[in-house]
Amino acid sequence: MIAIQTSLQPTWTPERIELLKSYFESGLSCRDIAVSIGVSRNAVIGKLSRLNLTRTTPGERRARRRKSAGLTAPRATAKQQLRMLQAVYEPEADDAPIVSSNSCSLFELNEQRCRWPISTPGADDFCFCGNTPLGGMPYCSGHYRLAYQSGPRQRVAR
DNA sequence: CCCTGATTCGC
DNA sequence: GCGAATCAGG
Repeated sequence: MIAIQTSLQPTWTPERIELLKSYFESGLSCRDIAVSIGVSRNAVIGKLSRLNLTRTTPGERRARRRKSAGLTAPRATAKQQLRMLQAVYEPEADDAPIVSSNSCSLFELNEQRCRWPISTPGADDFCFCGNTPLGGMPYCSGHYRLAYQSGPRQRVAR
């Protein structure tokens, strides 16, 4: 019916934008959000900027950068290794059923809760998976696969 | 040196 | 509008 878009995947679907917002509000870093959704870090940051969802106020940014000193994400060596694993992870077609019997609200989220959003953000029954996540990961093993599938457009060359 | 965030710029 | 390139700062 009516002019369907020629694009197979319009990059930013409403679902992705909602996910983006959820992750952003959950306190995940742009890189985490990027790898979770399956797009590049710049794509996430660019979209956030366009949505006016950046953490810095538009008036404070002035000419490129001046951010609050000492508010950068604490980078640990363990995290570096984890990133390598995430970046190199090859998503496979896996239809493992994921049971979220321990779903929780946004406010109940902590490091021991899978942060996979259930239902639509803003909905009355909106909640998170709540399962025990993998070490250092925001998701449980089941949602890990979902979160990290797709996204072959990583770095090409520099 | 490496990382993250934000702006700039070409498509 | 999108995202890579680039810049700025820690």
